[in-house]
Amino acid sequence: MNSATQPQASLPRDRKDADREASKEGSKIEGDTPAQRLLALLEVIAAKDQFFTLQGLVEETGLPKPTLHRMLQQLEGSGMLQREADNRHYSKGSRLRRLAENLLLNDTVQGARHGVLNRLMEEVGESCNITALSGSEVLYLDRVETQAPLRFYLHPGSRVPVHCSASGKLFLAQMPPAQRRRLLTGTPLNAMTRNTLTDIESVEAEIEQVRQQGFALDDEEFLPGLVCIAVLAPNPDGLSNIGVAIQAPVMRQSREDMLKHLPALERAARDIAAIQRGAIPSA
Amino acid sequence: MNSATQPQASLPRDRKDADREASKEGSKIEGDTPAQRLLALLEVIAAKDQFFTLQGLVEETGLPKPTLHRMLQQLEGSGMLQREADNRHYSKGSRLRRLAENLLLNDTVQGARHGVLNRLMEEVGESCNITALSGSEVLYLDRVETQAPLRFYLHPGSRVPVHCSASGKLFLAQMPPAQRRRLLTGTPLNAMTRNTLTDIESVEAEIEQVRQQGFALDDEEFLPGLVCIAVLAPNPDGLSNIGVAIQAPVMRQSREDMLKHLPALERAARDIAAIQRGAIPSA
DNA sequence: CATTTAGTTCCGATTACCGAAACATGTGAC
DNA sequence: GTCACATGTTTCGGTAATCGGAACTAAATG
Repeated sequence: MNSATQPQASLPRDRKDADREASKEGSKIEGDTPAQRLLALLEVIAAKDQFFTLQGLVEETGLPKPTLHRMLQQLEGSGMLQREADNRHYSKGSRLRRLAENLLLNDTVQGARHGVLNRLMEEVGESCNITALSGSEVLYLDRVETQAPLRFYLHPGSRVPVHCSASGKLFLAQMPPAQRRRLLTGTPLNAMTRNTLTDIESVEAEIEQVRQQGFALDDEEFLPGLVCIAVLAPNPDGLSNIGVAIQAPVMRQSREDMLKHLPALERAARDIAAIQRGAIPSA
Repeated sequence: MNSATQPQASLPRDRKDADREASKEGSKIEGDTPAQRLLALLEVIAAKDQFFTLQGLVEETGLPKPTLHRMLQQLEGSGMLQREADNRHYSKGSRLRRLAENLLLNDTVQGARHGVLNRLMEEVGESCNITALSGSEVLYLDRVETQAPLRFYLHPGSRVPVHCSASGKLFLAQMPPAQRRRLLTGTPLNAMTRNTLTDIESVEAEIEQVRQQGFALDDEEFLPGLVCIAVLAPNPDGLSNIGVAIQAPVMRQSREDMLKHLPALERAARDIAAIQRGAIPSA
């Protein structure tokens, strides 16, 4: 019946001097019902990586303070948000995180995604997976194993560190520097293998290269004998939190072999992006 | 289709008669406001990896059909859900997927904190947590469980009394006396175990010692068999309201064992303080 | 075509929301 | 201390959304 689908996309620009022009622009929160406005508020909050305050949201959204106060109270009361000790700064609560993870892990597009992975696996003959960043770890959303007898076993739902996985490097590469630094300072750069990058400088240098070339490699940095190549599922308006990767034993695929799979990998990534974005999930 | 009913727990702290749904299975949608109920519905939907129908949700949640119909209409109208061509089957919309992606992508604070906790846990081999003072209770901001089979299970987001937790004593110890007195007189000092300090004089004496030594112990004062050691995340200019703690079964870690973990604990507390500082905008 | 099942609309009673204004609580300046 | 200022919280009457039983429509089934 109604056809007005609100675009409602608001890109989180750098927050450096946002206090200044806050008075002019406002009211990103739209919706016909209170519940819809609350969801719109959640979208604003989802884009926040730092702590946020009531007043900050007032300036950003243009909503009246008591209204926003009531909304935040509801979200905190149900465990979706947490208040820091000073009672002024909010952050995302565990219930909200769990909700987001479940949303990505269980999805009807999973069937279609799985199909794309299957096709990619048959094309390149190696195990493939789809990943997302969750907190400071890479979460396996789905995975298809190669037919070859020699293979690495990794399950959907498992997690690997960011600094020694191809997908993780991609997620890091698209972050603003401050955000990346915050994540890396708290994350132990454990040496999983002989090749693991264990100091921030090396990781940053690697990430700079990843950003330039548009894909990432894992050259036995996580598990001995495992090489991996990954790209992001492209996202036209904003950052992507979906990665696609091919994994193989190094005895079967050299680093150069993996690079040859890049076109197929990128094609699969585009397909998955289209599915995530609402392409018909039939077939 | 399958009939796998996943128990999706949602516990927004029941306040009124809970005996109604105790007898009957079904209604998992709870909340004091319409918006909170809608979020609870989203949690049910998040667990679905297949298409779902109005009737299916009616049977699963126990909500009246017109109510659920209205909720789904709102979610569909804002692009959070989409309907198949038959107008009966729903699935997650691209806006909802996008929301979930961004929620997980912009969460480095939690991610970095969690990483520090993880490292501490691996170092000492016991469960660790981060706490904050929230009102007159101690709130668990995050927690990492030990690998050992014998462990106490405590959820992030749960709350414990101040007078019988190591973190709580630290928060009390740095308060101005008047404020502390006001808080302690306002909350009953319930005896949780045999060791719980239940009168203000004992608590004040304990707190004086905590202030002098710079850390706090909980010697089975909250749960029988649970010992705990905590320090504050240092704050150069003012009071700290973030605590870091190690918890262990007394049969595995004596009081003296816990003291040996103090250096590692203090190191983790410094790391968390650094993350915290970087995550507060303009302050 | 009768029957069942699912989705949709109606509508009065109820409830939550709304937001200007007032209040409360720091926090820093002097 | 006292003042000014910024932020968080409460109040409250008017408004708008919710609630859900009942009735209705649409489509599948026998």
